[in-house]
Amino acid sequence: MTGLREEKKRRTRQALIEAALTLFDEQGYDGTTVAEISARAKVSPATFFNYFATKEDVVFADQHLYDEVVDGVFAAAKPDAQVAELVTRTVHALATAEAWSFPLDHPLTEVRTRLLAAVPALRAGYLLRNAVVGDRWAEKLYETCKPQLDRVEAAALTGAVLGALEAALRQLPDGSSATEVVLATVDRVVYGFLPRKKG
Amino acid sequence: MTGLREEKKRRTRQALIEAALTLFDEQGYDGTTVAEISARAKVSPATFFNYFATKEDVVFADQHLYDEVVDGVFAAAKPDAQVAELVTRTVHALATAEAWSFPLDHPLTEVRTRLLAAVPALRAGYLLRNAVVGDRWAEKLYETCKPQLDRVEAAALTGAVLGALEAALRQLPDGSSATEVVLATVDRVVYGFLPRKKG
DNA sequence: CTCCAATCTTAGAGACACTCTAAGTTTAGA
DNA sequence: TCTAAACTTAGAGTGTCTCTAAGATTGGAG
Repeated sequence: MTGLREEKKRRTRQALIEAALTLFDEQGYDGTTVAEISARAKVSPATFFNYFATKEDVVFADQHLYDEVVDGVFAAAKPDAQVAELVTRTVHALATAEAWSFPLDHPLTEVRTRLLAAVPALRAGYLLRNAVVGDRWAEKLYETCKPQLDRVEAAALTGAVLGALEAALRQLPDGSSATEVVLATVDRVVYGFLPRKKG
Repeated sequence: MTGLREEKKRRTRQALIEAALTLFDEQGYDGTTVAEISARAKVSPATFFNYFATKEDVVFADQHLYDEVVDGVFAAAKPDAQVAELVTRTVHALATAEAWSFPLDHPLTEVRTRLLAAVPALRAGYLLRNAVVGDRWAEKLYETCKPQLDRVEAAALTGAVLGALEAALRQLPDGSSATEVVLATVDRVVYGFLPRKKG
């Protein structure tokens, strides 16, 4: 059944990710070639591209799982769910899923975070994947909460939440709690950064 | 003394942008080579890279002017300016500056918009440039309004505004007013998508 | 007008990401 | 053990982008 084949593939994939991140950390992203990565993982360059469509993709290895996380939240949602609750729930699910090939305290997780912030091409890739998840999220939110918002509002809301989180977490001072910043940021986006003036 | 030299450069640059967008429209972005673009503009491929660092850059020709737009808004701001006013002013300035090599009703402007939405690599480039402008905007906003918000809040706010606008304008139904959507979206981000519950 | 110097353009060589095809190897299951 | 499918690989080729050195054009000084 779940044979030796699957296991071997899993290990090759993991080896490629580890090799890539280690080398990116040591030599920089641009300073590392796919040939070097595959050599370190003991496979041919052609094999690298069997596992990852682009050199960039190895940094976003499990990103596609975020789609499933969003789908999961809305599949479990009651039909009369409120917007605020669904938004909070989705953010929480995305944040805790942390669909990534390493545990949160793994050293390479920190390397990856550093790379995403430092290498423009990778930040762009991150933003794009974020935006695509946002598109899907907006669609689900609209379908689930039709009477409460229209399509444009749903897109604006999800775009605002993701945009705010990316920017806020980038500014996160060392030692402060990411969880707290996430919660406060979502709250501000949903309910406003400033009190509405009366009138 | 704005000599013949400057003028010639300006025309070469413009020719490259027009050639690129026309070909992208006809053959697709990936289906067009730099060799084809430069051939149509009657220069060598090497010259293309004298004007634009990457093939992608030709689509974002005047993007760097957005920085100056942001700087301009904050240079003109009174020291006691309010957050909401500065945000609105900046969005307005960015929207109307529309720092682009063609007038708004030029056919290639529409081509460019279509490309940005359709080609993932270009959407990623757009999001990155947006985010970088957002970083600068957040910094200025924080410096100008220190008592009113901290660094993380400023970043979250600008990130939210830009993220919301990108997502909302993507969903814009044909024939509806972009200006109205922009204004409504900014208002929602600043003052909240939902009314705050009492308590 | 002529020549010099700075600037701009270009050819050419080369690195690297990525694609495709065809061939070789390994594994699952009969 | 044999076969079919899945996986890996070499090799050739395309296109972006870099770098260097050489050729062309222009602005200014004599």
